[in-house]
Amino acid sequence: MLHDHAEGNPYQADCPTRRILDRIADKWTVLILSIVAGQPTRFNALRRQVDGLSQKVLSQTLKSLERDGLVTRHAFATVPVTVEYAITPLGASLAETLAPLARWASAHMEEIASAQAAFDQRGAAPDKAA
Amino acid sequence: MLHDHAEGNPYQADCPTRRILDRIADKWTVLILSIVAGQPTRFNALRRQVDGLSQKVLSQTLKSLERDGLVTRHAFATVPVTVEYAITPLGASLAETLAPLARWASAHMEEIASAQAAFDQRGAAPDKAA
DNA sequence: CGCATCTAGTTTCCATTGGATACCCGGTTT
DNA sequence: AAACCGGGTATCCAATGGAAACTAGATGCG
Repeated sequence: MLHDHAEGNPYQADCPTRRILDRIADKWTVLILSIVAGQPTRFNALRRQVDGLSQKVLSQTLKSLERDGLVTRHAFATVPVTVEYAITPLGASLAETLAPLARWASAHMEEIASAQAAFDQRGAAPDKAA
Repeated sequence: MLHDHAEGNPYQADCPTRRILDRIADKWTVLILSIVAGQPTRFNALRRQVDGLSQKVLSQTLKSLERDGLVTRHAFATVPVTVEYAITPLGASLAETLAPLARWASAHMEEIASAQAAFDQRGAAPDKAA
């Protein structure tokens, strides 16, 4: 079970895979990437589509995604300058990897809800195991 | 493109899938779940294996995972009480879904690193698009 | 003319979160 | 009795996240 560091061991804080995990294990990344993977999208369009996403965090997240080479930023010198974010091949491959996650969440949300309900009913007397 | 809410639309803040996404899109969840999926693991064993994980956050995360029905907590009345966390079937199915993510990170870490390097070199003069 | 409006952000402020550290409890070894 | 395990909780402080205000260039509208 010992991973070789050269192939990336995310359990070590200094491993590159760990840094990548920190990046992509983020709800906004998942949501934004999956939208942009569908079609190039403008800043405010993203903001309107993703409920609860603030401008600040959207801006930060897009900047990170661009830096990581997952999306591209393209500014058009239109009337009020419009900026379009598009997926890169690298980003598309990540989006494909992430998609099953959304499907899993969708498929199992009721199971989780009932697990939570059961847990909460047990209150704080869950295990008196020998 | 309009998702029906009944089937879960994570773009809406109040959708159950969104809450699930918030939970599982977390680096600690990914790391812990993948360890526990391998074999039942004790509290301090987890802490030692996952570099940078504090007791507080481990405890919190495990509690959430247990509440969500993804792991089980089993306390043995041994010498100093030992507590073992094990994966549930639900957790195992999530772990399987998450595994490709770790593989993706491992496979693409160099691409990302070079994208970052390129971005940083461009400095702050990336796009003068017409 | 001048204010409102559109775009894409940045800045400010405050609440929540996360990490480090210390402590607790029961039991055991020395 | 003191130090030491295992599995936490409590506390303190720094970093993060969200809400909302502000910037800035250009255009429409009255």
